[in-house]
Amino acid sequence: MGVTIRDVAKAAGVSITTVSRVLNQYTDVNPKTRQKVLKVIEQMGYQPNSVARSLVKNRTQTVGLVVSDLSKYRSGHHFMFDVLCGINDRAQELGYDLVLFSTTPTAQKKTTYMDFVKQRRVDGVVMMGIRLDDPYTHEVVEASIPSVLIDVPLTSKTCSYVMTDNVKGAKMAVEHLINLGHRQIGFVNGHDQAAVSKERLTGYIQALEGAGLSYHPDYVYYGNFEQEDGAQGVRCLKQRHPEISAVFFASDLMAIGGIKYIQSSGGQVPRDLSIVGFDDISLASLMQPALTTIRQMRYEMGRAAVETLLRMLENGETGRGMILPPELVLRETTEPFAK
Amino acid sequence: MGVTIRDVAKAAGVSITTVSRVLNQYTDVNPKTRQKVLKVIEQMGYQPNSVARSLVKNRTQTVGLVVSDLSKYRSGHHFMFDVLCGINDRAQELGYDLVLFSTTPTAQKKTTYMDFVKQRRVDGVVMMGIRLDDPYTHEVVEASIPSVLIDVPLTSKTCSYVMTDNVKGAKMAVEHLINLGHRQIGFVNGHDQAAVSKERLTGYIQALEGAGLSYHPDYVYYGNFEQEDGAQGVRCLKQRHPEISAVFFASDLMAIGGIKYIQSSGGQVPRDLSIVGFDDISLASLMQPALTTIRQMRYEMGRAAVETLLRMLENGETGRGMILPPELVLRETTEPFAK
DNA sequence: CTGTTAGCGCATTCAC
DNA sequence: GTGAATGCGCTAACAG
Repeated sequence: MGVTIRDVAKAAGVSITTVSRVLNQYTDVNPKTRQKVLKVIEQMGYQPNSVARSLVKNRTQTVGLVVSDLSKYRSGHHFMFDVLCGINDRAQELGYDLVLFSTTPTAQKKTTYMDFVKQRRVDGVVMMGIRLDDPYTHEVVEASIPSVLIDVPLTSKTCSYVMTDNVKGAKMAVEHLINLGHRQIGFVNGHDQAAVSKERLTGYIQALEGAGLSYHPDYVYYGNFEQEDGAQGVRCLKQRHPEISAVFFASDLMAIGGIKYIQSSGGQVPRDLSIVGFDDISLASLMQPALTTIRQMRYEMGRAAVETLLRMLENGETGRGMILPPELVLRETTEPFAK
Repeated sequence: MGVTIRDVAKAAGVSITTVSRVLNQYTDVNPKTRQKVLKVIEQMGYQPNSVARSLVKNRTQTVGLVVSDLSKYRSGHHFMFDVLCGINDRAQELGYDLVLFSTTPTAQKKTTYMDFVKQRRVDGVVMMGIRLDDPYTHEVVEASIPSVLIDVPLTSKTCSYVMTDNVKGAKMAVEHLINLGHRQIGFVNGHDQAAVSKERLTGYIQALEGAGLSYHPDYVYYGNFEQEDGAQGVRCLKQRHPEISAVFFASDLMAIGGIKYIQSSGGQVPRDLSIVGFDDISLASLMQPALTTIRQMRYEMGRAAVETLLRMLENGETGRGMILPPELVLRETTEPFAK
């Protein structure tokens, strides 16, 4: 079927070795020979078989993208898709292909993470959507193959991570609220098995304390990043603490849930509650009112992930963390506190 | 580094072939031998090297997902992500891995579509986001490797397609409007290099004619599926034909643009204009007012694509089209025509 | 039931 | 500069 290096060699009247040499940009080839070989390659439409090449070089020029249960977090596409684009673009620029692998937490799955890596022989892996308590996490960090974690701050010799400065992001959000005069500020956080949740809580507390306000653990609600959790969060918070005049949400989706809840119970945003989200998903600017939020540089996170991965892979650099800056995007869901 | 089949054979005191046999579920192996081999495999943590296997079998157990310019259509994630999930899930169930490949229309790209296929040796390909006038399209259809196109109704011996019944979907949308008493119905379509645009136009016309209404080509605006196109479309349509009381959009994103435009110019939906979208992206239900639209079964489209792909691949079936049913989702952007 | 042999397509010594 | 071997890890005849 396909034309092999042998066919090319024969047609060009040279040895396989020579063809291999021109293929791999070796310099010690007679210019005339090189031209001839190149022409034959062109004519025959020859493409080197990367499978064979991988076998002998023990490198596949592929990076695995491991996502924890892709389909379950269907709403996670707001975040993941952009990261994926960044990963894909940068990988392609650097000559690597991306192979997807979505793990299913349900243990019944046959192939585990390491199996995947060992079988597919991917050269490196970037992981996203995993939780701290995910069984894979440890496996990955300790593996000999380089890896990059998105939003999980763990490093090892072969493991790096990329994430937004969540402490700062949360702080920016809450300080914005404080600057508007709010004093009773609630926080609808994500689940506590996400590193980002811990960081955002830290930022929330820092902002409060920086302004001389005290931190009430009771002002914090833990959800699961989904829209319903936001609605639920506002309901609980407002019920127990009617004095709350503003709420910071650990995700735009939850913030939207919160807004919907207020609206459906006859209230208005920001009149009855000032709201700040996190992520700046496309929905944020389309909402009515448009959502004030903390933007994450998702596409850049993807690019950065591949960047550090290949640096470990090709330059033998050791694992490290990369922190990207957040940005406060002012829109319409916050207003000055009116006593 | 890795433990090979040879190591296992030696440790188990059998030949390589025997190990290979138990690996590949051959039955002609002595149960006791099999057990012994299995135990050694287990102990040594052996994983067959799929690269080597691919080389000899000339099959990689991977399917390529080719997306035309992934990053450019960042707003396309609403549609693509779900399809991708479907593809990924079904592929994994059937023992295939997914490798991503995003083409860039800018010809400066080195690797073309066929290069990718020949180099990576993917067993089959599903394509999405391509246009009829895309240079790749023809290449794919005629290729010897099986392929499935999403939303491009072309078939060949090795090429199938999967799409929603767009004629029917558009018809349902417009008939809904007609049933509400609307007679002057505009249509903001997608660009005309998308097969779905042609089909939706057909459905639009059929619905009108079915109700004895005449079709005015001037009531149709062509956009590019993006939000701004929707705004622009409504602006033009209303300006030239103020009598229009309802508009059908070929995508939710455009419909949202239309709604935004009406609202920003002091109008209200559906009071001043009844609107029906297409896709049912997550935004649709979150909008204010919530968008009435035609739902596409995106996840199922992905699954179906892999399904037919592997049927061609493994059973030698010939290319065919798969049409999935649309569904009218009634929400808040339409109301009876009030003269 | 099991082992021996011969490649799959390529990169890489090592000679010439 | 170039070519003849060797082997990457595995499957698939072909014998026994």
